[in-house]
Amino acid sequence: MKKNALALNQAATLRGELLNPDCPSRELLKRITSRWTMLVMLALRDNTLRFSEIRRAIGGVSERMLAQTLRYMEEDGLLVRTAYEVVPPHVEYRLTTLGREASEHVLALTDWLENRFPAIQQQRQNAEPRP
Amino acid sequence: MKKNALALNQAATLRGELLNPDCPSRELLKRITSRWTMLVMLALRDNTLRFSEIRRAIGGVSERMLAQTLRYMEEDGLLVRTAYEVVPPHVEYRLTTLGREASEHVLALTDWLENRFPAIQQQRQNAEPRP
DNA sequence: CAGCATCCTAAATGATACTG
DNA sequence: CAGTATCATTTAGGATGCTG
Repeated sequence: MKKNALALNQAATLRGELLNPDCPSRELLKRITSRWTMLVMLALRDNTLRFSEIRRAIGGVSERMLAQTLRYMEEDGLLVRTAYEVVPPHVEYRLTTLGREASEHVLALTDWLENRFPAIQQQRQNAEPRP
Repeated sequence: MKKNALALNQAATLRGELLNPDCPSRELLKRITSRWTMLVMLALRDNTLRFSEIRRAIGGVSERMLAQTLRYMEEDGLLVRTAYEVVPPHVEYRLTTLGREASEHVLALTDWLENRFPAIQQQRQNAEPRP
């Protein structure tokens, strides 16, 4: 076994099996970092919101995608859905502890991104096409 | 303006414009949290690697997607590509400071995910279908 | 209001063959 | 080795109409 391969294997062990294509955690990573899931986390971080409120908060999300996203997040235990048996229906969503933990990390990433955004934009300008 | 809307607007201001569909930072978020970009960050976090080494490190990535991912990351200033003019070609990739910063956040998220993975798995088992 | 079902388009990704 | 080009497939996403 070569030196590099050893180093890589150790790293893979330390950080679990995300670099292994067969590990189910990779699928979960996709779900948690999917476009709408991250934005729902941001919207729900400080609030309990209803379906239509979330939809308004997140510009551009369709009913279909929002409903699907919320269902997945509920399945994964990231949020709880509370339906009041009234007419018209009233349904609230709030993050669980698990969801709040995840949202902290997502928020850290998005905050960083918005801070560094100008730097990246400029980088893109300067980026010369590869020879 | 209603109370809830005000709260949402303040939050949106504080965290920039990610909840606004027209904000270019949303596009960048998609790029940074795309499946292969995150895994490349993990693979390159402690190493400078060649194209084929990255490909081996990340199970399941096709040449096409890896090449595209690396090009985007270079464009965004997340990594630098160093090509040695030899035959056969020798090209190395390493994270920039910007890329390393991003990788810290990604790593925090993936570490959390792998820690909590069992909890989420169990949650999924218990999850009863909605009435 | 809070969805679900259906149909359809667009984007992401994969497989394969080829090249400097 | 480090890619690119092309084609095929899968998946995400949107539009619309309908319902408890």
